[in-house]
Amino acid sequence: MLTQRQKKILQAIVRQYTSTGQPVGSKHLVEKLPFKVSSATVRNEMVVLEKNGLINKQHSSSGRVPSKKGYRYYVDHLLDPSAVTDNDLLVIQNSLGDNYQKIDEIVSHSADILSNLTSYTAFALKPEQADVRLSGFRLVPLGDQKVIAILVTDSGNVESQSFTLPRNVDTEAIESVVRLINDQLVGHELSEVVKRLNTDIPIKVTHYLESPEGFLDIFDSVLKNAARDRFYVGGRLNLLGFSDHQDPHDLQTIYRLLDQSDSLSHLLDADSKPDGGVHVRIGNEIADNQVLDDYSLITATYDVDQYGKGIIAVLGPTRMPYSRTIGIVNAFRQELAKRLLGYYRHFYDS
Amino acid sequence: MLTQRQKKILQAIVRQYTSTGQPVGSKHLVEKLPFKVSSATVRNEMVVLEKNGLINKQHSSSGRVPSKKGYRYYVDHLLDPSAVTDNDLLVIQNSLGDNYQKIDEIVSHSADILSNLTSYTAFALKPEQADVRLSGFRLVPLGDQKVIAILVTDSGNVESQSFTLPRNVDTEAIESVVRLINDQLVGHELSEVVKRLNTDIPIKVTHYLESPEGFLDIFDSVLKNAARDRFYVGGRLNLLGFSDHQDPHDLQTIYRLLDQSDSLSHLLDADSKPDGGVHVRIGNEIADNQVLDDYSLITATYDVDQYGKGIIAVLGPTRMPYSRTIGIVNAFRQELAKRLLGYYRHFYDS
DNA sequence: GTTTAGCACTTGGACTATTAGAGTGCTAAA
DNA sequence: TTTAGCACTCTAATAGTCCAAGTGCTAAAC
Repeated sequence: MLTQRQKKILQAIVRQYTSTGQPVGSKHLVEKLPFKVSSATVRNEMVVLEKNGLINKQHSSSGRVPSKKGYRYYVDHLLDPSAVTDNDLLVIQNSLGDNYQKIDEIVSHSADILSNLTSYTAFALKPEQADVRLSGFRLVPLGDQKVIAILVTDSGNVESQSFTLPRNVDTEAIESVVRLINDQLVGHELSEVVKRLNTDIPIKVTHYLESPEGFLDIFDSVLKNAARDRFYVGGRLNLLGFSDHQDPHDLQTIYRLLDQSDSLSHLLDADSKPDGGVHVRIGNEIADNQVLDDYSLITATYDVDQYGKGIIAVLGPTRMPYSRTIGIVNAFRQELAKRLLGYYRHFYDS
Repeated sequence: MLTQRQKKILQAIVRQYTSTGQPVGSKHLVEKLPFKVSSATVRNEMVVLEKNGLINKQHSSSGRVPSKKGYRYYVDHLLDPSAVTDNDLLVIQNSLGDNYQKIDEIVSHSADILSNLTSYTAFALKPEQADVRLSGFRLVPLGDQKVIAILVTDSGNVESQSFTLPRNVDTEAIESVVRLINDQLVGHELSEVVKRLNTDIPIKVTHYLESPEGFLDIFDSVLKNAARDRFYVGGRLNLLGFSDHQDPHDLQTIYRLLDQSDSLSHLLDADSKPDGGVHVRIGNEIADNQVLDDYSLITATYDVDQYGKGIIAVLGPTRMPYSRTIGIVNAFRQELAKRLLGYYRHFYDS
């Protein structure tokens, strides 16, 4: 257990280090402390903090740097709760416009705003209902053997894809198959639909089409698109600015990670804990992956009532101003929930 | 004018430097030359080359490095035309699969293959007819006030976007407007359509809708998507590996460039000269832009007969093995043209 | 018992020499 | 025209010096 004074000192070390990036020494630290002690006293206390593994030295006579554990302690116990400035708050409230056509636009814009505010990389995932169901599938012929396949879910998601029919297909047969799909699959959860697409559906389709593979492939691909969590990433390039390290190989690995939406959603889902607050994962807490050791991930869920919960997140350097970043994410989460609730009501319940 | 020997020496300098990245000195160079001379002779010749601005010294007693002009001379006169290896050729012929559903898939895959082969960043733009015309516009209602707008061009491009209608709109009025658009605009070039969308069309639409802006915005946005050159970029991340420089700010600038498809198409269009061969732009020849000074851009058009011409390109470091890269791009260009011709015939003329 | 002043000790960074190696340019001979 | 030889230049690496910043410890002060 730390004394009050030790806490203050740890707090000051983290603040100082996250703002300057330089290891902090006892002499300079005394000026930043809210009480008056000598540098020698600070040194004594720092020995205790170091014994507890909260701070490190880079070498025997350098200033101290917070360890991962130190950051964690800071985040858990020493944050400044009033960190979000009036200015940040204003930006958050004003930068979300008010004439979006689709939920996805708002969510995607959110990722951009969040990355601009923090100058880190930001993510946004739109609210997700637990059981999304298929509510319709259509094929609209466009002439020239082109058709567009349209799939609608009851969450309002629309997914479409155009393709060209092979020569000599029987258009009536195709229509029958579309009718079959609607009869058999509408109203079922997407996961269920995917399952049946591999079991009984192909058999039934052979009544109408000799080789159903091509057709079902198309349905399947549109379906997969509709079912996929759609992550929006803002400020990808900001990762380049963290200047430290910058091992190009690691960077490539991280960027590859960002492009695999499945592995990304794994990362963010991990702690969407029930209380819905803001969560911070530091260094290796983010993933087993080595390459993220010097990064921290701040995630938050936002709750849009019956329309489900979404996730926003910010990925920045371990050495980040946590109070501010967390404050921003938290404020943004609330604002986004409010806005989205309005849009959902507007789109669905008017 | 250079003597034969000077050419060989320049060629050897470029080859050596592009493969090792180290300035090349006279002593080492004699071993690489196809004739036997002393290092002193080479030094004398190098003075001539330097006078001609083809090679540089980094400082008064360092080896020589090709200048931009030297690379240019090399590319124009000293390439090894038989550079593409059997292995590369095999990869090119085999990596393009043969069950694509859409032209865009092939083109996008091409960018990936090309970037893998060269380990640089690659671009692919699909064939473009000179005058793409609007061939149809539809609104398909999906229930729940959702509609999907579908736009088809005579080049077979299909663009769709779903959105939610505001409350209380007159669906018949909307249908009238769609009919109006089809009557008035189908068969015209897209550029013409865009123009008229800002002149006489809005006036006509007000006959049916009181405030046409919202609706026309949607049509406009789908139209813009359809009209846009769609670049595919492969191996974005490979830019990170060029190790030199690596100024994060420049990198950000370049990546931002890659994301603006309009500025990118400017870059590539610039020299799609009629003869359709492979073109090399070195350093500041690529653009006025400073940041691309250390890069070379290799572009090539590929010709799919009446279906138009497309572009492929590779962006790598100025210090690249030109013979191989050019050979690959050239071979790929021919293969892609052949494949695409097959697909176009299959899709449109069967 | 805390706190502090004082001091010896450690370390990295900045600066300076020094040296070895690679390369050039020039000259004079082949 | 080519080449051997040599003086000269510059970089990169290494080692030495010095300084500033920081620590740990001890003994005195509070």
